[in-house]
Amino acid sequence: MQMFAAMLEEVRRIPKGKVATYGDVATSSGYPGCARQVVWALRAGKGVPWHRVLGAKGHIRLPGEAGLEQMLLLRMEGVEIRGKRVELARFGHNFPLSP
DNA sequence: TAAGTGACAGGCA
DNA sequence: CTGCCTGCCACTT
Repeated sequence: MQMFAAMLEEVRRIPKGKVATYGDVATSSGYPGCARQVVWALRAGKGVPWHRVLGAKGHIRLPGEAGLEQMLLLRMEGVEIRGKRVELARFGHNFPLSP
C-alpha cells in the first residue's frame, strides 16, 4: 500500500460527525511522524472527507475561505466549533489500529 | 546532490 | 491563552 493511498483510506474511515488530526491519520495509517505527507494526500485525494482532518488541538489549519467552508461542513455534520477549534475530546475519532 | 516547500506537531516563553 | 522556534518527512526543482 502506498503512503498516500493508506492515508486517504484512513481519512475515509472517519465517520460522519467525527474528526481526526493530521498526526493521527499519519500514525494510524502506518507512517508516524508524517503529518505533512497527510497534507499531500488530502490535496491530491479526491472523494475524501478532507474537512474532517484538523491540525493539532483541533485547530483548523486551512487559511482563507477554505477554512470557513471546512468549519461549515463540520457544523453540518454535527461537530461543534468553539471559536477556531474543535473539541477533540468529544468529536475526535478513535482510529482502530490496523496491524 | 543539495536546497526549498508544506492545510503539521510539540515544546517553550 | 497566544505566538515563535525547531524537528520532521516525502516531494520538486
